[in-house]
Amino acid sequence: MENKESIVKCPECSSRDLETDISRGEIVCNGCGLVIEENVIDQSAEWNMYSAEDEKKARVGAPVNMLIHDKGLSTDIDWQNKDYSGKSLSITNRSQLHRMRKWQTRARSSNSRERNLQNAMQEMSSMGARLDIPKSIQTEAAVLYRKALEANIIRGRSIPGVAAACLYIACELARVPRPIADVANRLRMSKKEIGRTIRQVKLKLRIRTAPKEASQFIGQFCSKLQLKAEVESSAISMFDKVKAMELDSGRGPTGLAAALIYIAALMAGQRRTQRDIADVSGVTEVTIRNRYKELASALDINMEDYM
DNA sequence: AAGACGAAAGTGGTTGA
DNA sequence: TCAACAACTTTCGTCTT
Repeated sequence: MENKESIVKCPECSSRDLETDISRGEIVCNGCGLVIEENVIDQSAEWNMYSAEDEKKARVGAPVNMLIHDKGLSTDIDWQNKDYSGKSLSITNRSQLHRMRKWQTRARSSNSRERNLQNAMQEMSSMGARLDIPKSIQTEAAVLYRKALEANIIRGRSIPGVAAACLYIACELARVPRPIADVANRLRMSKKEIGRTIRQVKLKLRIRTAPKEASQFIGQFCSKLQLKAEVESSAISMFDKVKAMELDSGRGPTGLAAALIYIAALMAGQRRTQRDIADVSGVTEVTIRNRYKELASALDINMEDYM
């Protein structure tokens, strides 16, 4: 870390007796107990997991909760001038504590960046809940947000916008992509805005994601539509054929998944309306129609046989 | 009445000169 | 940089179940 050399003595009491506590990720002054530097994690092992070749690199340092703005590493100092047994403290101890508190608040949210993070982390966990995104992916999204903040991407954009984009990208990276339209709907944001922010964040952070395939959406759509596993597997096997015939090229994966499900559900006698499928897949009924007509004729399926 | 249909015009992103 | 382009959306009147 850059201040490994710069910090040689305690800024508060000038003691040179500093101790690095790796397990907690802190540098602590043995003279006055001041936490000088939090989040001391070996950055020489810094990895970038957003490029494919770095995916396997190990993580170093204490477990860190990225959803808390200070990563959960800070310690709290009580505001009362009492010690742990409830006795009042001496004058000298009091002024010492006062200094510690002052430093603590400074270290915790001394600048706008910290305040931004605090805000964003709160926003993200509520969004994550609304989108039913698992905690592990939320955590990755939080890592992305930090990077976005450090890369000055937030300036000129809204915190919720970037937070939503990070959640979306984290899902993509975890190979469980969500339709943008669905994310936008649930967060009451415009598709246009979210899409634009996602593109910009990816560009600036140099994140490249593999092109999405319809098969990645079939499972989630089927379960939202309460369709049996049988329908899901038949949709998947139809997708394999479609892919082999290259009928998927240039087509939006969500629309394709939606159409395949429409067909598969119909054939299994579990009909769903185009409207219902459109709702969960984030495409319009028109697209489902265009797609399923096209697919049915290519796959030699007579839809009328199942109506 | 609900669902499906398809024409026509509009939108935003990609591509290629 | 800009226009052409393909995919998809919006809107809406009509047909089918």
